[in-house]
Amino acid sequence: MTNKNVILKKSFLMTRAEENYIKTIFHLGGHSAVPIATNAIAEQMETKPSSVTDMAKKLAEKGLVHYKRYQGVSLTDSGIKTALSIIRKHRLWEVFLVKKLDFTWDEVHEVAEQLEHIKSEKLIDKIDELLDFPKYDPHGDPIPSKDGKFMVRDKELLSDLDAGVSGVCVGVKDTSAPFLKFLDKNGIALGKTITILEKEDFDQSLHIKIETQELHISHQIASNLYVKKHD
Amino acid sequence: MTNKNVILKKSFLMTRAEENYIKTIFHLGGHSAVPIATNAIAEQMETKPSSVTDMAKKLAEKGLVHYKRYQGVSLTDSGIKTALSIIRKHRLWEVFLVKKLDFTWDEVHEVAEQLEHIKSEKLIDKIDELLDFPKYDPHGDPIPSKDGKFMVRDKELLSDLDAGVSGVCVGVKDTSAPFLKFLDKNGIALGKTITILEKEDFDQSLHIKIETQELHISHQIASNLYVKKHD
DNA sequence: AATAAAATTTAGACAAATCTAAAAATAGGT
DNA sequence: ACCTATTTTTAGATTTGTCTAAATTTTATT
Repeated sequence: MTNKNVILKKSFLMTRAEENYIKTIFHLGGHSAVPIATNAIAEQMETKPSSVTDMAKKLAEKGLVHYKRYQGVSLTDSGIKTALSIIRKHRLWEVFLVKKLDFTWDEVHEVAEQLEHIKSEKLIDKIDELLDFPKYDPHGDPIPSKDGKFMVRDKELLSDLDAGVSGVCVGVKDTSAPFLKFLDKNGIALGKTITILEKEDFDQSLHIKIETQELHISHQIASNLYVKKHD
Repeated sequence: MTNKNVILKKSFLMTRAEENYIKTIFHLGGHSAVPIATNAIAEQMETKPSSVTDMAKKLAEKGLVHYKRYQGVSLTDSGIKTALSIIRKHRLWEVFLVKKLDFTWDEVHEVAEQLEHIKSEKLIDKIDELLDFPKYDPHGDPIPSKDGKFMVRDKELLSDLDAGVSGVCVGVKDTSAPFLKFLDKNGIALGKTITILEKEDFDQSLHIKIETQELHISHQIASNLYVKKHD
């Protein structure tokens, strides 16, 4: 058996728990050289630091993470590949749920968390094909391709832009149901044009125009909306 | 909280292992009053009888099975409902894989075994709708409705019919990949008309006509094909 | 540089699901 | 009805993933 096959075999027999750790470490930035703290992982996963330590050892044994006692965790190349594969599945399933089954963007996360662990390469490739190879998920996040590459769209937080600037809404930072429902209620959606009419010095809140409608939004809202500026 | 909600809540937090036991017990006939032997369950699930005993106690505690020491296991009403819900999901996913993703009927079982455990009522109802509420899965097995009812089509094993009789192929008993691939190779598929031309006394093998083509099949093959006789 | 605070690891325990080996109950044959 | 063979259960161990509490290492502060 070749070395490559060993890695593939390993990734095939990963448990749900292992996959969730790998995914979380990736989202916390563990794909770079900077190691992620045990505590940070524990907090994100709503578990205890001691559990993270145990899992870090196991994942290190499997060659998925770099781990030195007291020094935190970062992903190996194999770990990054695994993380991207899980994220690819998660985001493709989200697109499927919205495009094919009429889920709203605040309903997809929970179900995709389950579907991302289904083991079948053919299944996810066929879903990809059915959806016509989408590049972004319903929250504007890029979908890694089969070989782990993905588009990084240049985008800025609405809260970082100045009055007068306008652009297209291309993503959300917070993907929680309450936030997404708030956006729906106020007519904010991906693809819509947003113009900053006025910026309030006192609390950083914004007067914006979204398509034809005018709206007042807090800094907190604006700092969770990604916009691509018009050229 | 009403009694009904308690049952629903319980079914929601069933583990994968519990669901697999319930499903197996149903398939072994545990929905009738006749209890299923520990050994039979163990053999079907490729596990040990002692493991079955442990799980039987747990499922009895949850009110899903009737269990008395040394007397085998049968499903309660709640257990039957649970089993039908799992089987519904399994078969709907099979239809989805074949109709929407071009899986062949020998490829669907393994993936559906995973998909059947996804927890989302909305998801499976939407899949049902997307498929236009199919009544049968790709192997001809009936799909229970949301409320647990399903069609029982009258059908007979090809091996039980006499020479001269003809009918439509409506199902397979064995759903293993090798058997299904054999059928594909020989042009046998659901919906095709089969006529028994001659029955060999010696080994019960059959000369059949399938649509326009003639074929010789063993008793073993014939005893795994369901046919609905022409009126 | 010493010490206090914070982060991390270890040690030991627990629940779920499984196993093996031994004990107990049932069923079958004469 | 008795004895044997089979089935089933119990008891105790194992693995995975988790926890708490205590010990250790790192970091921050003076």
